[in-house]
Amino acid sequence: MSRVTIKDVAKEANVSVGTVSRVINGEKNVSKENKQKVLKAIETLGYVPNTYARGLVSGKTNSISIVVPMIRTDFYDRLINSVDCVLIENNYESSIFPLLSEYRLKKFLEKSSILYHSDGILMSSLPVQKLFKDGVVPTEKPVVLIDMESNFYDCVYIDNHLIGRIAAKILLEKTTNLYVMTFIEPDTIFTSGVFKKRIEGFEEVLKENNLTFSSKKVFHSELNLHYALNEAMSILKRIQKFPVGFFATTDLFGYGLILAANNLNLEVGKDIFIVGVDGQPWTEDIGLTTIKQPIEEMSQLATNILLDKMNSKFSMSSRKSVKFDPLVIRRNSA
Amino acid sequence: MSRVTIKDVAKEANVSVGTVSRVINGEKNVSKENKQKVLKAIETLGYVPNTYARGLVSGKTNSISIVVPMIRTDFYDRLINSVDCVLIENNYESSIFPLLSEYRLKKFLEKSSILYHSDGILMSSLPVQKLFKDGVVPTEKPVVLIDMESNFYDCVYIDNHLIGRIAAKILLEKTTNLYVMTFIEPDTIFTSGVFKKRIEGFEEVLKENNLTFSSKKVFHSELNLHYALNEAMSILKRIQKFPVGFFATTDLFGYGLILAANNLNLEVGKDIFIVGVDGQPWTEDIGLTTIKQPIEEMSQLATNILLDKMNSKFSMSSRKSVKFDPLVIRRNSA
DNA sequence: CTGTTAGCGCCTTCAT
DNA sequence: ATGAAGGCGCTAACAG
Repeated sequence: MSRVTIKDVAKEANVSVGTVSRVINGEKNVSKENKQKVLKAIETLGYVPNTYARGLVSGKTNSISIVVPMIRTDFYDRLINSVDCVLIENNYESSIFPLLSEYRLKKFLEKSSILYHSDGILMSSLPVQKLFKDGVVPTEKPVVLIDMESNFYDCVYIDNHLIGRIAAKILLEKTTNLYVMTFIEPDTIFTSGVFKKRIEGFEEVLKENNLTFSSKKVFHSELNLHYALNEAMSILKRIQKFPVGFFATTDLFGYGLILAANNLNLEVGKDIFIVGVDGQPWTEDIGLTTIKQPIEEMSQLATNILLDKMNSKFSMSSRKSVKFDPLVIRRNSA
Repeated sequence: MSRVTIKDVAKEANVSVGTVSRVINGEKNVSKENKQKVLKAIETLGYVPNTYARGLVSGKTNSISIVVPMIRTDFYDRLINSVDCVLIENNYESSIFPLLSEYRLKKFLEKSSILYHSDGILMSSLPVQKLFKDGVVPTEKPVVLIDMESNFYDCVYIDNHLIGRIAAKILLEKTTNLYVMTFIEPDTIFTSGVFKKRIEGFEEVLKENNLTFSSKKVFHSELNLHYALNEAMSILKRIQKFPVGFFATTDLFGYGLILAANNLNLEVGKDIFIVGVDGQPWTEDIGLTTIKQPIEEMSQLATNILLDKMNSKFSMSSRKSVKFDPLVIRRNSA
């Protein structure tokens, strides 16, 4: 523990603790002279405000919590970095809480979790309704959701249904011989169901075009390239009719398909058309047409909304629900 | 803010705040009768202890901070999960702090960072000497290092030099035509230099065997499979002499090499031998011989050491420095 | 075993 | 503009 307190600083500077407190908190009702003295005292004593004491009385920590389902994908990496950029400008810090296990979830269900010891909570890609009792995060602090729709909390998200629709439209320009490669989310309370929504949108467009589409045309893979490549090989080998179009519900699967196609001497953009999702930077290298989620913009907006909420003394600010549009990046795969 | 305090509970249960406090903190000097009353009152009132008040007086938060360089690799994923397992048993929580940017580092240099608002700090793969002024983490809380040697802090690490040596010995059983595929850490204060050490160990053995080894035989890649695969393809295409042996300083690169080899119709375990590092679970699927870091064991031990430190009232417990041995897992790639 | 009480370090009126 | 004083909610020491 830091032994030097506001009292010591006051003594050193020959002022009262009240004055020191005012200086620390950047109030203006302090004479320049005294301000200098206090600043100097703080410097020489190496004083650091005690956050607990501060939190006890004011309830502020100048930090927010970021809750994500996992932390080892490009998506969350970019998200966290974007959030941090906004926090920097506002002199905030962030702690990260990946919802890695049931145990962690159990902790997060309790009001006393350190998750809620910050000034606000940013939650990404998590099905709040399923996760929390009555769909309510157990805290009075402001909560903003990213990549998830909600009728109760502020949220910034993208229409995954629309992503599927767009993918279908792009592919239909090329062929009606269509397949899907996706990830089957295990149906636990952790899953948000985005992949499902993408496929629903996709099928919807096919139906609108009077095309039949059976579940036999939906293949699945795990979320790693190794698996995706294997699966893509096996799928492509079985396909009889070309050209063929693939909706890859995430770029990774598009990658697998391209690798497999190369391997089987299928020409991408001619024998096989592929549309991925996420707009990962490396899709450019492999020429994958992709539907980008503007993660950076979404994250930044969500952070700003959260900061606003936190700093508006009146909690009457209305709920914001911002839907972003997917961004189509066309390359030679479709 | 939770409006109900310990006082309210005391009133509701017809006991004193002292008794309530004892119940909350699991002390045994409480009659069963009173304990029940208090528990019931807590239940009906929905009381939640205020952490700031608690922290103010006792300095405890029942949480630790985990600091890692980044969060999107298998390594840190496993590390964090292992730490969590130990925390579960001890009713602790963890916050995660990835050192993603210079800005974050700047924050972490200040004593007031939320990083230090926990009861202890677990730091992984970070060059404390370079990062912090005088090599000292700005906190009085206990600090334990994982995957990093130190003369000052408790640490649990593995001999990366030895990993390189082992890899060389395995490969030399097969061929003397050796290459390295590694990650070139930018030489910033963030980098720990583990890759470099692995290569040094590798070269050392070659020298001991009177084999020349030039830096031309060291190829590098970024830490993602896409890049690794591309690089592996380009390397393998240029190689004239087979069989060839590759030291992949992390499993990911071994994966890239295997994929590339398959693609180029090279037989792994015959035309090309590969040794990876880390012992990732998926190496089994792809038949990659790997040198495992016992991440789980290391993480768990480090956590236990930290918990010990935190709970020993006397800070005189001696510094512990534990070196783990790498574990060789042989498969058909070498 | 239980109640009482003195702070922990800080912010915030309230006088001055 | 400044100082004095009263808590914030809790733990821990002490007295019973």
